[in-house]
Amino acid sequence: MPTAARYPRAFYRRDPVHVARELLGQRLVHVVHGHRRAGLILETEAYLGYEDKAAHSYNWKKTERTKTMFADGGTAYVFLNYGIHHLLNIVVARVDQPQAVLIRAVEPTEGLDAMRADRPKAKTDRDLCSGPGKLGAAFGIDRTHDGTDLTASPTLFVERVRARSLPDRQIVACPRIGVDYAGDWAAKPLRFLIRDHPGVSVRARNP
DNA sequence: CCTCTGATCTTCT
DNA sequence: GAAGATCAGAGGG
Repeated sequence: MPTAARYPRAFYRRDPVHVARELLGQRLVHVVHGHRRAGLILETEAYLGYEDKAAHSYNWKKTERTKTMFADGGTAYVFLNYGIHHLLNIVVARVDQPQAVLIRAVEPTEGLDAMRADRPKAKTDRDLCSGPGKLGAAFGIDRTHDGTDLTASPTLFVERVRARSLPDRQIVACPRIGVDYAGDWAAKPLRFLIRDHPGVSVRARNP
């Protein structure tokens, strides 16, 4: 049985595009009440720090909400969106370089019963985690997880299930979702998904 | 398939 | 007081 290693700090201390691509196909894990919920990451977005108009940290904006963006690579940044949804990011790069990767969709593989209980409106198992707000609920993630060190936490982390990133031909890069306000940054190909995989976020029109 | 809209609430201006 | 890195449901084609 293969050992799925957790990523070390060095993996996260890199640029967000690199990390966002390499996270595809790896496994997100949250242990809730001693029970694993897990799934393969299908869709990510890179947020590029103080220059990126779509990023919370644009223009070095550092507030009570966004301060976690300035933490070290490997830290979870969880925020409440639209008053309803908890979105999970992984901070990358170094302290005070506010860059992050948003996890947008996961194919659930473990803890399906618990996910169904926390996502009562999901009509199918594919819908459990096919969007950033959905997977936050399915995984039982909320703002108490903001600031969690994914390289050390016993309950929230990413497991490496393949040694390398997927080959380029299996990765689609396209514009990010819901950032039309970001001007020229809205069109940049900073959203990454596994080609032809059905479980990605519905809201996005997938190329 | 598509577009529109209400829900819900923290944060910052 | 307004604005969200969203979702689900309703209605129309």
